[in-house]
Amino acid sequence: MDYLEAKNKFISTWGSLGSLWGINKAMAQIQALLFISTKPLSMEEIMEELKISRGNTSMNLRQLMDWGIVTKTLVAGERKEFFTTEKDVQELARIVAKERSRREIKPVIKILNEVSSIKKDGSEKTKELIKQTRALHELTETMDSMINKLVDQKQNWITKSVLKLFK
Amino acid sequence: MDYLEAKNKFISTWGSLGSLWGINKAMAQIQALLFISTKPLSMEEIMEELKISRGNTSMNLRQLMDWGIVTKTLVAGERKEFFTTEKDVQELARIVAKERSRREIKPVIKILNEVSSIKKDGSEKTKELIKQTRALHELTETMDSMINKLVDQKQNWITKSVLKLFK
DNA sequence: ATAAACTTTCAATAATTACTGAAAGTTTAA
DNA sequence: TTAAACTTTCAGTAATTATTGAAAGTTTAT
Repeated sequence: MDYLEAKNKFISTWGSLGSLWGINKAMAQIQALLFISTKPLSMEEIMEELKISRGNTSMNLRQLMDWGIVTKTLVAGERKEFFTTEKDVQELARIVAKERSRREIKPVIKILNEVSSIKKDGSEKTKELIKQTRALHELTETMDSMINKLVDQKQNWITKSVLKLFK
Repeated sequence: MDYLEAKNKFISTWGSLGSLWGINKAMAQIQALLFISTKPLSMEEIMEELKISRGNTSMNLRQLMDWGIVTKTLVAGERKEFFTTEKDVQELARIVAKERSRREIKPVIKILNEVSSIKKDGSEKTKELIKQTRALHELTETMDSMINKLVDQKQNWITKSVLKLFK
């Protein structure tokens, strides 16, 4: 496998994996391209590499910037804008986890809390609804807080502290 | 908020959350319905409650069974099939984590490994591709194994062992 | 001020994904 | 063995989501 083949494989795999971490294909592919690039890329270069339209590139770059994963960079002597992505995977994971928590998990926790707080009416069904949504609420909240705490650790928590727990 | 309202809110919220854990809306809604039901439900009842077609119900129940989340139950004296879902949230989380690992994460790890193993050709770009995909490979593998180990713990690991690490 | 260089927006369209319903298939009871 | 009760399959259609491309918007240089 040569460079070009490997690059394409990486970009398309990471692209189709996008759904796993909650973003669309083009967005994931742009991030992948920037992630292995040795220099900032212009919109033109991104369009060219991925064969996508100007509009699509613009919209997805904007979303990546909203996520805080991609930033505009000025290149000396150039008028147009250039883009770079966070290169440290640890930091990348931290950002993604935080954003997903904020965007998706937190709102669900809120609703589970509301639903699990309806008042008892003595019926079996109501009791079950309360019991099960409460259990889900607890699980979701615990996992969310765990993930947030994990990714907050600046040092290499993964290989150091946590793994040995499960040796 | 009364029972009916709470039930509907729960089902629709859980349904739209489906994407977060990688399944479609109808699938998630069926699971939600079974999750708060006090008794096994027939296909007829599920169709009726969620206002979805027979075909859709059948296909999604099948998928839920493939995931190992839903099982057929025999009800005495009844000819038709009834369905139940795993009721323990902890066990549910375990199943989902394992399945997603198997279906989505493992294949990606394999590809990252392949890509990061291309041989150096001295160029800057190749060096960067290898470096970055290797970093991603390590992160993905570590997280995957962590999750699998976490969910393998039978006891209530979450609230007990792990959280206090991050106090 | 103006025009070239560049970016964003968004209505139209394409691609993807989900859903329906009826026909085909299966199981059970008599 | 047959027919009623039930489930599955799948071609067609609907709904959703992603993408294009050109017009409108913005910035910079002169």
